[in-house]
Amino acid sequence: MSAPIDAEAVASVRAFNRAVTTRIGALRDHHLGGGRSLGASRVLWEVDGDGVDVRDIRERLELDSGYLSRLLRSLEREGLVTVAGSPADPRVRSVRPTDAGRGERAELDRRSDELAASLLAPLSDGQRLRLIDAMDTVMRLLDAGLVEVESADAASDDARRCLAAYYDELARRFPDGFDPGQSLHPDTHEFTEPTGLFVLARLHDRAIGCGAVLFQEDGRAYLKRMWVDESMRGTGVGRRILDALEQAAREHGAASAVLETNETLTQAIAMYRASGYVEVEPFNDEFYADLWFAKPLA
Amino acid sequence: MSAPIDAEAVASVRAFNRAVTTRIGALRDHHLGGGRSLGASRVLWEVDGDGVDVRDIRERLELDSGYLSRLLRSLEREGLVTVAGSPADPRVRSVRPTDAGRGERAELDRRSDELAASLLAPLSDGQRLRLIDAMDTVMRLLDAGLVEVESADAASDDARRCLAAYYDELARRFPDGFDPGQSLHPDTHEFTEPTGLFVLARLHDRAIGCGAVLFQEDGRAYLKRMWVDESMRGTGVGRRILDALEQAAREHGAASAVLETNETLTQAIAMYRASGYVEVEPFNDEFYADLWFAKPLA
DNA sequence: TCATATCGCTGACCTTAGTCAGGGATTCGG
DNA sequence: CCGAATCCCTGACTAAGGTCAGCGATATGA
Repeated sequence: MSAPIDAEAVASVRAFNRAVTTRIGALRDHHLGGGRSLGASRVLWEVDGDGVDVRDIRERLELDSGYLSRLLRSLEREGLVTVAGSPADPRVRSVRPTDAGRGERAELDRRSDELAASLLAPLSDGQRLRLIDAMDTVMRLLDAGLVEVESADAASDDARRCLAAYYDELARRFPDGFDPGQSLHPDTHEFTEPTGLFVLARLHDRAIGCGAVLFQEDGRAYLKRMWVDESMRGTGVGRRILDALEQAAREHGAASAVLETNETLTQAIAMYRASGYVEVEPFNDEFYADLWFAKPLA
Repeated sequence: MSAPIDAEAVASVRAFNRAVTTRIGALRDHHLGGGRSLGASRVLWEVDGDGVDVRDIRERLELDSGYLSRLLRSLEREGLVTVAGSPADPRVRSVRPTDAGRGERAELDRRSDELAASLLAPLSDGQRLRLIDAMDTVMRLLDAGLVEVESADAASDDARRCLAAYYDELARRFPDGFDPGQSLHPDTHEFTEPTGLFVLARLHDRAIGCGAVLFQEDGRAYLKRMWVDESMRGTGVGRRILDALEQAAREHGAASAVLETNETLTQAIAMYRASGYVEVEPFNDEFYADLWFAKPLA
């Protein structure tokens, strides 16, 4: 997967880091903030609408309890927030913005927009589109490097969310919709050891993809429920899920992997073919399948 | 040129800023430095080979005189640099790295490479190429917004450098080479008010493009010597130089702009056509021209 | 030669960012 | 109801980053 890294590529990345941190970083720190310290601004930013628990802020910004406490005091002194014990548990304290605090947040927002706009302003329409497209690619690929694929409980909340998103997407993409009840193996409890496996792809602790495999007694590993969040497609997450499932199948002594799919899922089909899957005769009567694939496992 | 800015575009840029400053910035600050403070590392980085004047470091890093002095003392205490009065003017002090200092710089370099490599490491070869390409696009377009086009003395050093680069490129691209002496108007003094104008495009005070115009008595403005540095092509700099020359021509009452070019300069020709230039009969006997263009000025 | 400017240094001072050890109030589990 | 845990706060402390006024040494221009 990862060949040795070209020195020229490293130099390009370094140039990018330098350019971006000076250009954007310098702007951000001095443009934003506006008199307030960066720490206080960051905290103010987290305090929205209906009140936020102090511990949530602490966790999100990874701040020391004492440090955060002091930042809150300074925001209180400025009249931007109020801190009060939560009604449910008075140990937990809840921070709410005052009207002035809401105004300051809006101002922060405005300045952030202004900064972004100042980068776009000198460009033509075509250049703006190209810039945004390239920024999107950079973000997605930087994220791609942080995705972790690992086995998980198919009944967990994260897994459920992924499967729901998967079914939802099938319902949207299939011409006649999708009903999980009509599909084979609709029950998730089969995807656990030793009969099967369920894997989740995570990015920043958010589940953004899943896949399952059933180790059949005939020596074939039956792959199901492969899905990747729209925002992360094209970054190799699907491939990594596939690899993880195949690896597990190998370890369980499976001689081949099989799967079926629907012809509307063109990206998935392309990935299967690129991974060495070849079309075979239908091996089951999955209601939603048009194509059946198999691949020998080394 | 710059239409009102789409709110969605602004949101994309903001997302990029956030993603990049957290992902790269966080890595940089804690990865780099390595025990030393960031400030001291930055200074050490500026101290190369043959000694650097303190005031140059101060200017490049925009540091306070007192602050820099203290950072230098701490580097001296660590045995990484020596500071001595410059022989020419003992008020000016010059900083040189010791052997240990050179070693530390190499170490800094290594860590910087490592950081860049760590972003590339988890990616496949294809993804790496895409990432680097997108990073390059982002850098170039961010830079494009900072380019300034302004009139300049055609005899200045910057102008000379641009023209030299221009001739050099023509010599490389034309099948039979290029000799400025054989070309019309090889003398630069004509490109000054009131008979003409010379403009330079600058990025971070570096000249990266030029263009000239001659206001002819027949009411035509004759454009010459348009060039943009290779690294900035495709970012609209050429178009801006063209606009500046045309605008000056209009202000001098010119009814049309004319220019000739060589068919090997395909990018330039495409830009002329896109700007409203149409091919006309040869209006001079420029030795190196294959194509003659004209455009009415509003 | 003398006033003026330049250059870097030092001392004094400030804010920001962050860490750590308690401590009071409260909840929770048994 | 007791002990343990939780939550936030305060006080004490440190390092980094940065600003400012003034000083001594030197150069430069009139």
